[in-house]
Amino acid sequence: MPFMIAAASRALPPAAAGKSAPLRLPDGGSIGAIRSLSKDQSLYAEGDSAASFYKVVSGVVRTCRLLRDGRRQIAAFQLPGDIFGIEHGNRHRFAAEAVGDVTVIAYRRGRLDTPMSSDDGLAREAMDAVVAALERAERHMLLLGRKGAMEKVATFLLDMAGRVHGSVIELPMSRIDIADHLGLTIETVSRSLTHLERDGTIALPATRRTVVIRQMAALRRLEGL
Amino acid sequence: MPFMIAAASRALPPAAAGKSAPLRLPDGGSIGAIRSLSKDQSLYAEGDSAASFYKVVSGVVRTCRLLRDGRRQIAAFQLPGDIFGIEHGNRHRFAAEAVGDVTVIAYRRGRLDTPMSSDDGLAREAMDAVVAALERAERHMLLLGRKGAMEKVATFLLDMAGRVHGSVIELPMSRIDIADHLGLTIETVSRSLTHLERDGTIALPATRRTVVIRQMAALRRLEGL
DNA sequence: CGGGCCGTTGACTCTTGTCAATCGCGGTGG
DNA sequence: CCACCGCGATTGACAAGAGTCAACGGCCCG
Repeated sequence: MPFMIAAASRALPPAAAGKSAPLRLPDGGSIGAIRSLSKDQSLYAEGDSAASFYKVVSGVVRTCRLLRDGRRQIAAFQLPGDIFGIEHGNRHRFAAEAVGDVTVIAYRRGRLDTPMSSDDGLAREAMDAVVAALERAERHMLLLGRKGAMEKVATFLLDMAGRVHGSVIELPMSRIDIADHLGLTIETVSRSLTHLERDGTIALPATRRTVVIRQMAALRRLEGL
Repeated sequence: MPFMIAAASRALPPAAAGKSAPLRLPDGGSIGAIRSLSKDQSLYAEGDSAASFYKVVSGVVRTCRLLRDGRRQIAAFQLPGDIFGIEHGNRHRFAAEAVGDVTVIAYRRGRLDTPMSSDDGLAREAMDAVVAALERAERHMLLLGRKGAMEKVATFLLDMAGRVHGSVIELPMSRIDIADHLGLTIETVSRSLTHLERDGTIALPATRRTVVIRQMAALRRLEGL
């Protein structure tokens, strides 16, 4: 029962425009191929062969799962630097789609599938990514199962602020994506944001995808923990 | 930024009664210590040093996280054979508690923390466990975020039936634990079960912890996917 | 300049949570 | 062996939070 682990570069190659160009790093090892996707294009679908895993270079990727009737849960948003798509079997159990225009590096499951060489400290990064993903997943389960709408939105804003390192957040995704990530409807997300704005906790400039955090402490109180 | 990986035995030692006895496997390698816990005893709490990870020998362990005000989310139930408690940092981010009486093996984070030797195929089992946990976590997020009460309970019963390999399920946990796993209240869990019983989908013998699945197909239809 | 899409807002519905009472298994002690 | 007791589970009545449906508004793009 093999699992997918392979080397991951720590040096981020410059974003390339090519559709799927082979990539060589300074050390000469051929380790990945650049792939560019445009908004809403799918990187892989549920059930696709999991021959590669990916690292985001620029843009945002959503990994999501669907119910028969179309209900959708976005497990996570993958931001630049994030690694995702590592699978246990040989099929992807999730779909991955571009939220906006995206560039990723595709790593072949490759030579590290069976032997995990110790000096190859590179497998380390992939393992790190899986453990980090599990950590986030566990936190997110608490949010989905036990938090109310306001708490969910507050947590989301704090999370995004943390990942962007600033209190002015340029949300890369639509309200639908946010709703499907938080287990809410777009209306409830919208109402929660409006409510936070009336509180003075955040500001919502005319440009609809921007959120400015005015009172970080108030958000943290709302977070629940 | 080290992560916790160490060897895991594939041969399951016999359950021991001792509180924390050193263990030696046939091959002579000292790999873990047996630990026994009684009902509701905690194996580790959120924030505890993560010097070990664990494998369930007998009984069931719940891994859970709390909100300030006491709301609780059980991320997963660990059944015999399951490995859990592998962390990215050196602190546990979750609490782990015995659902009933439990025996686990504790593995030291140990020698495999830094060098992940390839021939040591044992690290493999731990990696497998993390990827499997992530897979379950992702499925569970879909349940928590997008399924209704009946769908949640149906999914839970199918899951338990699958792990026990039978249509007669001896639930090892209380309604509260089920509710905190599914993001519901005990009342809603109870009502859902009663409703399924009236349907003829399941039977609920007088002994309160037993569920008999009568119509697997009906449950699958309810599952949503 | 016009149209479409995304987001907001409002009115109403409905699922699920809350509060409270009762049931009944399972364990204890007489 | 039987009666009692306590806790977990069930059931009911009601409240509340979030979803649904629908209309409107305003960016953004052609």
